[in-house]
Amino acid sequence: MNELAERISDSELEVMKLLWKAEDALSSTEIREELQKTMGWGATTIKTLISRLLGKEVIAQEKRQVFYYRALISEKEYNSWATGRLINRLYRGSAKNLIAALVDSDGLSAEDIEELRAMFKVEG
Amino acid sequence: MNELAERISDSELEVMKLLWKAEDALSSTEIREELQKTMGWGATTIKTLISRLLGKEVIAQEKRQVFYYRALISEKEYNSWATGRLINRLYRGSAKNLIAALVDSDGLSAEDIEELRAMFKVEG
DNA sequence: AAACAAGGTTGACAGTTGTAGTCTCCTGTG
DNA sequence: CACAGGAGACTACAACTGTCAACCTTGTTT
Repeated sequence: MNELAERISDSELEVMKLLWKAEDALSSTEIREELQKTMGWGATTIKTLISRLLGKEVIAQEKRQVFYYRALISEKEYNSWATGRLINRLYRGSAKNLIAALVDSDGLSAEDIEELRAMFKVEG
Repeated sequence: MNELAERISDSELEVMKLLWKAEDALSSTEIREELQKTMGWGATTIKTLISRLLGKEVIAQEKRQVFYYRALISEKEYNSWATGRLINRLYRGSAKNLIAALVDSDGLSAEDIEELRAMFKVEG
């Protein structure tokens, strides 16, 4: 993920999530309508977010009757970058430390633990 | 963690880390010297960060010859808050999803996996 | 007492973020 | 063809961040 792509703000992320959810590119109108409904944002706000994402080069536009937008980075890619950043910032670069903290802080249900144990069985 | 405490910026976090590492309160001088060395920041920069942290009410000062500072929130508390935020932002609120993504993206060494498996054995 | 050094306070400035108004241009409709 | 309504571009503005420089204050040194 390039430099510009790195920081996606909270609001911008909502736009990205929409694009990630869509299989295909979305028109500005589709994006606007959805986010006006779900986020309660003004139309201009949404346009601004789109511009900024274009500036950060994490989405691309293609001109049809109206502009259509699609994500240039995948959700997985971004999540992984952001998670790595957290791990570096707070867990001295160790994913294991993060997981240990999670296990330690009962953010996990019994079923979660069950499933995770299964996962580790397979992985290892 | 109160509202004000929530967002600690990257630079501010460096100050917090210092305070967390110290058992006791640190003097402004100690903080300044350390961060000048390790971060290469100017003295004013460090003072600004301290002021901002005071404003956010995540550290407190006590007057001796010189001000001494100590963290009002623990590292664990903050890490857990920040991690929860990431989980909500990116993993639909599920810590399990986060862990699964980590396992899936080989950020974990074989030893990590080993240790985690042991951890899950004990926990469950 | 005058001067100096170190700590503390204020102000600053550019870049990011949250949120939006306005102006302009295109397009479909009467 | 004139006009309304929406899409896109430009502008805005406050709060937060990353960095500091200048200035004030107070204890310490000649």
